[in-house]
Amino acid sequence: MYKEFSGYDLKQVMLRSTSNFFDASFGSIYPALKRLEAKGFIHSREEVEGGKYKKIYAISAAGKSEFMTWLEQPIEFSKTQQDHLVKVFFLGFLPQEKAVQALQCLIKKVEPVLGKLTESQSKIKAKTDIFPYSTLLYGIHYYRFIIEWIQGLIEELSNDI
Amino acid sequence: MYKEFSGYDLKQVMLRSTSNFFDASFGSIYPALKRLEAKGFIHSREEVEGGKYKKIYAISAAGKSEFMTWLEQPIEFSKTQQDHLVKVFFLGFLPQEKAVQALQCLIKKVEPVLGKLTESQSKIKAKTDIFPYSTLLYGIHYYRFIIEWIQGLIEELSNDI
DNA sequence: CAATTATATATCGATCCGATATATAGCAAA
DNA sequence: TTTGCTATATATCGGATCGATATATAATTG
Repeated sequence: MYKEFSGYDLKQVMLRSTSNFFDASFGSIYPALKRLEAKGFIHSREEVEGGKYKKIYAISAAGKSEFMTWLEQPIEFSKTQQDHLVKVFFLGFLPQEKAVQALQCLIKKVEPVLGKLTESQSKIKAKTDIFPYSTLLYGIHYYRFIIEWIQGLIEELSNDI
Repeated sequence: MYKEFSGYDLKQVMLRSTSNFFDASFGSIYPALKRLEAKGFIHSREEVEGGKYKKIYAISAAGKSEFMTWLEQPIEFSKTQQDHLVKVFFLGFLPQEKAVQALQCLIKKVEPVLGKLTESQSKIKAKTDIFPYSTLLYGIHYYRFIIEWIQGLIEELSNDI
């Protein structure tokens, strides 16, 4: 925020800070930057750094103002698509054995995501920004919750035989 | 599943059963049904019921087979966009007072969502399908977690003054 | 009897994702 | 050395989705 960045930089920053709960593809970043520039919220400067072409953006005064206006609006809340639950919903169509296997396999996919978050948590030094740190904690508890929920479901299936 | 349905019916069913974690707009349902029919996974029959035109779909043998193939694939897991965290991430740019207000306002928006889920849980009779019921429990714990997380954040902000 | 809500489908613009294309630079292995 | 891989960097395309809007009839409510 409030610094210079290219579309590529932006993606890297998101990867390191918000990818836990928010990410965007290049296919949406580059058009979005053009839209923002057309609206005057950011302005660009083209540069050739080490033979590599780069388009560097910076936020404008209008952009900062717009950001603050956006920030002061109530936090929107809408139900999030939890795609991993769709297949679980229909798991009754599979024999219990296969269903349990599928659930165990799902846990194995969630664990590394949780692992990376706990790792990045351990690397954090002092209490810097409480809000970004808080979103990290959210992620950790969220993925823990998912794993525990799946484990609970597996257990219940075993008891119900 | 395995019954007759119109696009409108489908939306109603999703609203009552999966909207907690998955929903689709009419703008995606109707084109999707056409795609599925073109692929032979469903077939349609047009009907005029009480003067109202209705296009009724039913799953085909090929569709059932495709569904089972899909179901037997590993459950995919990808990080979900949690849009409500985006603004929280930047809340440090607001004075603490306004940030706390925004968070309290967010809680007020999550509470009714949780309320509806707990209500529909209380209405459920016997243990019918464990998997759909399990996704309902997921939702209840998920929204409870969000509320508790926000409350924790508010508390921490009050202590840090 | 008028207004609103429910039933029912369709389409449009804006937007996003994933894949792909293009090009350069640096580094390591064969 | 040259081949290939990874990183840097941008752009575009097809397919899909959402939210809004349009259309039309039936049922319900005031």
